[in-house]
Amino acid sequence: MRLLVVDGNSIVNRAFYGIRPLTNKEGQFTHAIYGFLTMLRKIEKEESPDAVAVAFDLKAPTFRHRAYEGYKATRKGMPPELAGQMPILKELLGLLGYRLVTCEGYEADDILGTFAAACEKSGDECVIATGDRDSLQLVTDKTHVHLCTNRDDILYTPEKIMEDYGVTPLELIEIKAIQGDSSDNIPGVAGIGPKGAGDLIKRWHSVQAVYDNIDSPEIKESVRKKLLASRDNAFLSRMLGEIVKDAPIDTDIANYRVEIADRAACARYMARLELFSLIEKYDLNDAPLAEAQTAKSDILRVSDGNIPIEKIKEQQKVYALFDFSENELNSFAVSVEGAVFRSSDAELLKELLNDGGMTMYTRGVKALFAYADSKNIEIQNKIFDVELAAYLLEPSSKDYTDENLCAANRVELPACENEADKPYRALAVYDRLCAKLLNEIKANGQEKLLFDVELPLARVLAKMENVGFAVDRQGIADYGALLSARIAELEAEIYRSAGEEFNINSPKQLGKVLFEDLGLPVKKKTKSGYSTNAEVLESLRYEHPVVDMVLQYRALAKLNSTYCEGLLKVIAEDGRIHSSFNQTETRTGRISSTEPNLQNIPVRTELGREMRKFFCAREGWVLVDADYSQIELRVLAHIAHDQNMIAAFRDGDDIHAITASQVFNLPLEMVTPAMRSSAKAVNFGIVYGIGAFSLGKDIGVSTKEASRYIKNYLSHYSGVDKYMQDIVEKAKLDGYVETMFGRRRYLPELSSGKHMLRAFGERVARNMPIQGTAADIIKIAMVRVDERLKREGLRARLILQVHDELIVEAPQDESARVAALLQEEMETAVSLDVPLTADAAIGRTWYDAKG
DNA sequence: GGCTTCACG
DNA sequence: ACGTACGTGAAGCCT
Repeated sequence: MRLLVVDGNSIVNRAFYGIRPLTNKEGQFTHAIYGFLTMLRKIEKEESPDAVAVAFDLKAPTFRHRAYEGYKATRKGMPPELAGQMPILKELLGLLGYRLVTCEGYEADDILGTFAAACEKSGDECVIATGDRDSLQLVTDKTHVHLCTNRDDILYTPEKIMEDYGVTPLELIEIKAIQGDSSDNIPGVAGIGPKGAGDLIKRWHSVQAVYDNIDSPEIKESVRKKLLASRDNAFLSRMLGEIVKDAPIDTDIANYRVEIADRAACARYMARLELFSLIEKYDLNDAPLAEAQTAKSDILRVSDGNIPIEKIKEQQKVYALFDFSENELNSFAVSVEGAVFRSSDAELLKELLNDGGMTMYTRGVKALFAYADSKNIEIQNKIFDVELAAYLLEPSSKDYTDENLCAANRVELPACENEADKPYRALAVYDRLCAKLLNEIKANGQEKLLFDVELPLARVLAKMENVGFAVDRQGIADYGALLSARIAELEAEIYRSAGEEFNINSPKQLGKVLFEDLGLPVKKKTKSGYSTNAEVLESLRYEHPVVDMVLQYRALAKLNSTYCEGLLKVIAEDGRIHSSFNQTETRTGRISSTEPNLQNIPVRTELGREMRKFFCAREGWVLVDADYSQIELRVLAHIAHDQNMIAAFRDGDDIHAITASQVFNLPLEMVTPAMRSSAKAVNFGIVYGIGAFSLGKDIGVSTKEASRYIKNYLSHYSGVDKYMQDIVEKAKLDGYVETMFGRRRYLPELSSGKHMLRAFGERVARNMPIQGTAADIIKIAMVRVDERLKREGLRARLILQVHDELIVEAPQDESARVAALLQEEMETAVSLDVPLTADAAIGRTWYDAKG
């Protein structure tokens, strides 16, 4: 057997500095990746190994360490343009079937040495591929070093080393001990360089022998002096320079055979990096593209009518696209063996959905579920949705159109002769697109997230949209009229007080009036002028009476325009508001709500909270509202394994009060409400990735004071402290963070050269796993609540989710049962190291049902 | 269509 | 030296 051991860091450095910078269209640098794989491929061709191990150093300096040393030290370690390529390279190597080897406390060189020694012992051959000469000492008859240089590669055997250096490989250690190596911090003998060291070792063969013969006339007096002066360093260097050969790694060569598990995923990954020539080099053209032969250059033909329904029903996988508007079917199309059939026959569609024996691959399932729900059709088939899959693979994307997904996955869309066929253009290649997406979902370990969370959730969201939320139209209109009257009064007062008329809604005009005409002090500027936000105005309240009026005006105008007028516009004919719940919008896994946004209905001020009195249950029904108590902090306690925080939640303590007693170093009973409120802000800040400046601003203390709070906090919650450091470290290594359930977010910001962007990436790395896990949990709860309501034959329906809150509309007589069930499903949706608690309440209106 | 502001978790 | 907490959506102004 023949093992190739690659010195990963060394080769990647050669690649990075040896090739001109390359980026893909997203701006991701790719030249180190490209160079590495090109070199690796070439070496494999020349050495034809039976197995390959790729050794990497673990990232040497920790983030904290580097932060103290500043930007320069980071650059010295690894430029961000290279650091950003490392996780991608590693992931791609993994996809290509190479096994990566790292070892805590050992350098890549030690791993090379350990493999070489193991091969020696088992009688196998070993080739070390590296870009630097440190490992030449490992060369034996059985171990060769394939040195990659900027020109031709050199294969080092014992003979070649004798030819180049005039010594044996082991004697290279002795030379290095005298010569030293500044890059490895090996001191050597001061004043003696490669030439002198070489001469000494050629004559005496070892450091020990040199010193044993230190009085020999063959050693010149000047050299003797230097040797004697650095005697200790010489022997120390002798020890440091010898590569370790007993790193605790798996040295069973059989475990390093290279097999590509998923050729399509590799090709897809390379295509995303726009490294198309690598697809050639790794012979990956065939896998994804072989299937293309039929469709590739074909022109899409969509056939109307005569859908071969029996033939379709024989298929295990069916690819279909649907066009609905307002829960009515316009048309749908199904592809069979590359041919696309279109129909608008609702009965046919029903038959297809009811089949049950197939997996239906499609997109936009929420609309399909909504249609089925409105027509009382039970969808029996298993469903796959390209949009939801693509969202899990890349939640930061803004565009999940077929065009985009096909382009990103190197699936060529067929040409299309007429406009009407365009919506179904991608269908002919859906088999390939779906296979690629599904493969990657599997590779990421996101199958459960897709099939057990997102897809069932789409069904729940569809029903929520269909049901809608009843509102009191007249109530909203009356409230709007009331607001309008008061707004008009305020407007007049403002003009009088300011001494001129202007558009109060224009920050530009308002800024001119306040800061130029009235001469109020400027607190903050925006890109385009003076800032007039609430925080600034608040600080100017006692400077001029008009300021307070503007604040009031703003509050009322917001309520009136966004909420009263906005909501009145979207009340449907059934007297209810049917918001859209978007499942592929947020980068953390939360859902969002649009047209209208029902997730930001006012609650914090009494005036705004009034709005919630107009959100009500239908006649004879009530609203059941349940919300999680501090779900994000509980998630944090769990994922950070913080024993103090876990204990506090298990004891059912008031977490903010406990935190206050820690931060202010006071017994619990001495914590005042103000202290508790500050501690609450610290808890929030921690979840958001915290900065002393912003925390201080938030709770009105100096940055210094705020940073003391944070320090106290982290020293008490040491698990949280460790988590916050480790997660950033890990994110830099992996290139992404993930939730407990495998939802990912990639963080290219972390390898940015811009401090602001990088700092942002670090905060996101700390926050996303928390916010995202909480989002996963409530999604799981929603699916379970929906199933439970159905299973128990209740008429109650989930109608809204607001991130940590669920609202169910229930018939009066079901309300108590529903409240109990809602609470139970939310609390038991997942099992954490801390209890999850949810509080439920019942009321006629949202205002009444909220706590 | 970008910017500012402000509503929510 | 520099800017300052995570995630959203809607309205209104203005170029």
